[in-house]
Formats: sequence, C-alpha cells, structure tokens
Amino acid sequence: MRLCETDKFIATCKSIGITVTYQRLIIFEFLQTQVNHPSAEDIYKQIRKIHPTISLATIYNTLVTFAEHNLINRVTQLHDVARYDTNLKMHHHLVCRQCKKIIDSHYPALDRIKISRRHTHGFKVMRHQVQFDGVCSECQKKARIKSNE
Amino acid sequence: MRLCETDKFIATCKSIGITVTYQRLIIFEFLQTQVNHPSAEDIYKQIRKIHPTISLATIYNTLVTFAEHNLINRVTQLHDVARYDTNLKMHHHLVCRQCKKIIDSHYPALDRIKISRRHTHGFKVMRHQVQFDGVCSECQKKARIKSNE
DNA sequence: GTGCATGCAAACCGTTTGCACAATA
DNA sequence: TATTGTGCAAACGGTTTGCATGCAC
Repeated sequence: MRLCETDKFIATCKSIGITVTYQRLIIFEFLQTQVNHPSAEDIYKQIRKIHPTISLATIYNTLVTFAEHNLINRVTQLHDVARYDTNLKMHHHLVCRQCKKIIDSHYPALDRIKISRRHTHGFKVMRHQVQFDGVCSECQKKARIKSNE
Repeated sequence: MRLCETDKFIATCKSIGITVTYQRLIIFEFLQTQVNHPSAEDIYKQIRKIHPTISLATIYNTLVTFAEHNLINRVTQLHDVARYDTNLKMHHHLVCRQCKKIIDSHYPALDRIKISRRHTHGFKVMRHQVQFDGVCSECQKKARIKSNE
C-alpha cells in the first residue's frame, strides 16, 4: 500500500524531471495526509517530530518545486503584498497570473450564489466572492510578441 | 463637490469614532480614485508626490484603521502566511474570519459557473474558485461562551 | 490639557538565497 | 563524475511597533 504510493511519487518525479530525494518524499507523503491547508511552518513542525534534521529552507524549496510542477497549489495566488479595495459593493475578481492585476467584475448572477446547508460544514457564511484566474489582455499581448521573436 | 466628499469623510470618521486627520483624509480621497487595488507601497509612492512628508507607517496604520471600520477591504483575507492545498480537483473554500481555517467544499453546481465574454475585460480565464467568508462552528461556539460570561 | 495620530527607526517574521557539503543519477 | 538538493545562516522585504513629538478635540 505504502510502497505503491512511494512508487507513484518516484514515477511522478521522474516524469517531471526532478530528483527523487528522501526529504521530498516525506514532505509529499505528509501533505497527502493533510486536509487543513497547512503553512510551511506547520509542515516543518509536524515533520520535525519524526525527522528532526530536516531544515525549514528545504520545506520552502520543496513547496516551491511542487507548486511549480502542479503537485500542490498555493491557496492564494495574491500572496506577496496586501492589496486594498475601496469598492464595498458586492463584486468579483479577475486576477492575472502574470502581472497580478486585479479587475473588478460586477456580475449579478454570481451575487446570487447560495451554498446549501449540507455543504457549509457548520460555517456561518457571511459573504462570498468568485475569483477568476487567468491572463489579462496586456499579458496575452506580451506573450504573443515574445513567441514571435 | 470636493467639499461635499470631504464633509462625508468627516462625518464618517465621527460616526465610527476616529479622529479626523489631514493624512487620513488624503489617503481616503486617494483611495476613492483608485480602481486597481493598490498596495500600501503604491499608495505611499503616489501620495508622496503631492505630500512628501507623509510616512509609510502612517499609510499602514491608516489602512488597518480603515479596514477595521469597513471603509475599505483587504482583497485577500488569507494574507499572513502561504497555505498549501494538495487537493487538485476543482473545489471551493470556506474561510473562517477568526481562526483562518480553510475547509474545502465540493459543490459541483459551482464548478459550472461561466462568465460571459462581456464581463471578462479581455481576460483569458483559466480557472475559477468561490470563496465563502464566515465563521466556523468552533469559533461560533467560542463566541457564544464568551458572550455568556 | 488630554488623548489619539504621526513620523522615524528599529524590530519582526515569513520567505528566499548563497554557499559548502551531501546525495542522486 | 556531474548534477541537483540539503542544511545552515544571513539577507530580504513587507509590515508592525515603541517612542517622542505634534495635532485634534
């Protein structure tokens, strides 16, 4: 069972062309057990209990590597700096993956989204917002120019 | 016109019980002109051109104050630390305002959301995700206990 | 006059990086 | 053996904070 998972991880590393290391394996296996969206620090503290020699830098490096190869996702893409919004009316966001531009989208159909009680896990939901990830027109243009060079 | 806006700001400050200062006024007025979700640094650089004595700390302090009183919003609530997600299937998030817990919600109706061309502002949309803000059951419980004390 | 806000610099903290050493392929 | 990753510590960058001065009420 375990072996099978390990083999799968090794195969994945080979297919994306990264070295298989013990540290990456234990980080990956740890992540598979997590449902609560841990931070690098969380991961470090947990793994250290069993593997006390692992370094925090390795956790960070590994998370970057995994995310680059889509083995995991960062929960929020807009992570580098805090951004502020003066638009207090309900609205949604288009976020550019490249330049991190945020554009408001007023789209009343999305305002009416309701989540049924069965899916709220006891949450008292107060607000919702839809985020569309993609590439803005300027960045698409830049990419086209680049590919024609 | 300008006077009217200024008066409105003064009235707002009074109603929420914060001191009216020149710095807060210029920051607030600047924010009203912005549609591109500026960062603290952006705001600082722009305002410094006209008011060279303002300090970055004041920008930060003021943004915190404004956000606390709901005059503005932080675009992302989950800002303090990067969080990772091993669930690569399409899903949505319930985020607790208090403890920052994130719970996955698998709700196929939300997966089928489509945004019409008119609303995309030229974006190439690649993914979307709905975020429900609220209070988780544990934090609701804690709040109830506290209010009964 | 009292209390809250500002401005400066230092501290903070999450994250990244340079480098010597170790492990992988 | 050549390459890539690890671990440590130092650097980095966005943000917060302590404190003296200044302004609002």
